[in-house]
Amino acid sequence: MKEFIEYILHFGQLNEQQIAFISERVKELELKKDEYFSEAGKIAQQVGFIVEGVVRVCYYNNKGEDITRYFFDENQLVVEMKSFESHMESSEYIQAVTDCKLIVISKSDWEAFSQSMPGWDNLVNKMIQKILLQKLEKRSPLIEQDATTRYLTFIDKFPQLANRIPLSHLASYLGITPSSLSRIRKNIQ
Amino acid sequence: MKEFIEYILHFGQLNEQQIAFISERVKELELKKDEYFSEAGKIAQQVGFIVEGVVRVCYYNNKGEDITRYFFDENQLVVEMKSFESHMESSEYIQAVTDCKLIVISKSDWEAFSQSMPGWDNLVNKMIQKILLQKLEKRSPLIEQDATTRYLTFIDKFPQLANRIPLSHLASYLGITPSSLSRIRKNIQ
DNA sequence: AACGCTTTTTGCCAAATGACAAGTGGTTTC
DNA sequence: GAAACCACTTGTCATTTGGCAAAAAGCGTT
Repeated sequence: MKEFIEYILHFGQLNEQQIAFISERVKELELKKDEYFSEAGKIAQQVGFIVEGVVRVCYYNNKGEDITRYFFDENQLVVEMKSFESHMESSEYIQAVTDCKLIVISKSDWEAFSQSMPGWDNLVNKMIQKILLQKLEKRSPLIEQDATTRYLTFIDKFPQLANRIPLSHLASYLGITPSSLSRIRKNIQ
Repeated sequence: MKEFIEYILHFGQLNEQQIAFISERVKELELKKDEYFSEAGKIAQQVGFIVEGVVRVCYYNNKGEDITRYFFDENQLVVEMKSFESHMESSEYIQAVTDCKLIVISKSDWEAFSQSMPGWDNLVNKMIQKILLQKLEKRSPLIEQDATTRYLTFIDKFPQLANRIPLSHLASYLGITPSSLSRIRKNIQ
């Protein structure tokens, strides 16, 4: 909980009362490995904050392959952005990669915070912009480098993630086949 | 100018007076092919709106290769987001791909709009989020498909762009070499 | 320990892409 | 119009990556 409040406070000021107001409305959520936090075709109903574990954002491409777009681990916000903001059906799944502990806030509470806290909208806007910029920075190296470099860049930037993620998910994230990633790992030793 | 106001009004309401207030502060800017709108290592000083022409966002990778990240054409906003928001040096160049006509607003005017127009910040936040989401949607297919599909997806989504862009820029955008793109084009006919 | 299941590794070959160099075609410049 | 320049294409060959199948390794259950 402390981590969640700290995370929020990066994006704006809140007083004790406001922090208490938020804290009263959070719930805990445990997800077992492979369970979904949200699913494609549904409308996002909650915002999550990862206390423990790893989740991935994924979808099925037109060949039916399961493609991972992002990984998130501890102290990161998890929300199906497009669906949550626009109240439209999500096109992505959010799935637990490991057993997870999350803090969640329902969409209705989250939106009601606008009314009770004057600075909330601005804070949320900054938060969302930060998350979107981070997503862009995660994806860019995946286009502009060869497969080995992509892998090395990934383990350099997220060393704590690589060994918590099944090879198959990491391969689809990097845009290569599992066999290729396996070979790349062997060549690096 | 009309197009620029229409663009802004997609993201919020403005009255006649506010529209006039903005209109008085815009300037016109012409860029010849290959001239820069903004440069890496500098701090963004203005926001641009493309009236005519094509620009690209690009950078030099660690091999010194010129890599294109995005193309923008008519009726789109051009701003070095990260630099503009955070007042930090940009890491990217924005360059005219063709001769361009732009409408520009200085950073100081843009920021002063917050004071004179109550809804401005919220409008800008929505605008920036939309631009970031669009950037993500442009980049995603570039990771998840093979080169031929990436090219076909590009000309499908941006048919009017492909023939205004030199092959070398499009190749780096797609993450392939110019020769490969040339061959891909030949194979499709 | 043995079984079934899943994940990862490996081998083999084909296809895609890159590197480099040479050739082609068009445009500008004098 | 010749020369210089630029962008694009093509040829040749090396390297990377994919597709497929089998083997090996890991993991939970009994």
